[in-house]
Amino acid sequence: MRHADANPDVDQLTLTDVLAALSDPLRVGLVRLMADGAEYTFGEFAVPVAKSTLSHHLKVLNAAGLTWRRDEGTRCYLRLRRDDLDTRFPHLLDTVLAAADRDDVGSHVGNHAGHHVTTP
Amino acid sequence: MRHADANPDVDQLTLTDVLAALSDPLRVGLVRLMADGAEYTFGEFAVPVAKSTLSHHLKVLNAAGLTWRRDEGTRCYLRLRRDDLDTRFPHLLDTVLAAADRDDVGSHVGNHAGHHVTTP
DNA sequence: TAGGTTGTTCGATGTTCACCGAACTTCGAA
DNA sequence: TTCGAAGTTCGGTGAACATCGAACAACCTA
Repeated sequence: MRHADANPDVDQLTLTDVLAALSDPLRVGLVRLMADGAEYTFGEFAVPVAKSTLSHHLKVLNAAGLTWRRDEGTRCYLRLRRDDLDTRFPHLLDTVLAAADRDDVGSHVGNHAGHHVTTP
Repeated sequence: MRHADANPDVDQLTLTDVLAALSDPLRVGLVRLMADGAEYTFGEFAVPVAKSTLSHHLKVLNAAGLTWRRDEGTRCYLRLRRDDLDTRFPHLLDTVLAAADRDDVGSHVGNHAGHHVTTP
């Protein structure tokens, strides 16, 4: 629930905010993981930073409109806002993801096993 | 001449550096101006910042590989590295420019009249 | 050669950012 | 109801950034 300014409207998104959010390798790694369309929770991201830092990065991604978050009980589910991004900035996400894949940007972000990987 | 680290190699460019360079509205405005493929010098950019600040922003763009610079006498000519960018990060520049045009990002950057506007 | 033009560099300032550990809130489960 | 798990928030730190004015170097031109 926390975080009243979560999930900004599509028309509030700005290009420079999106690009700034994607200018950090760790955040690109997070986005690449979420690119499968599945929902992820905090603990499913295997990142080499403290959990407060991860919380910060996920907040940046959400504020820029890159993720959709849904809180359920004590945990929140995150998912890429691919359709909204595509509407607002056509092809941008695909193009960045393709380049990130080619260069393996943010490969230090992994997926913790034992959690759901299926697209709901 | 100054600036030994100018015009980095294509294979040295990183995605996150390019995105970081494009995460500033003023720099996006500069890139949009140069999108016509012409060469620009310092004084042709009508920007609302001090010339030292403009120098800084143009250095950031060059360091990220977005521009090609050629020094001639007392002035330097800048041009978009469109082909190199397209090779390294296919469609990225076009996609960002299209989004920037739609949103009119960096419109506070103008073109000083009286200078060359023709593609050489 | 004396000036003006062009662009860089140098502090200096205030802001933002990435990062951490620790304290805190919420909630589900035992 | 007590405990642990999931995230958030807070204070703090060092680095990076945007910005300015002023001083500087390089060059062309009158």
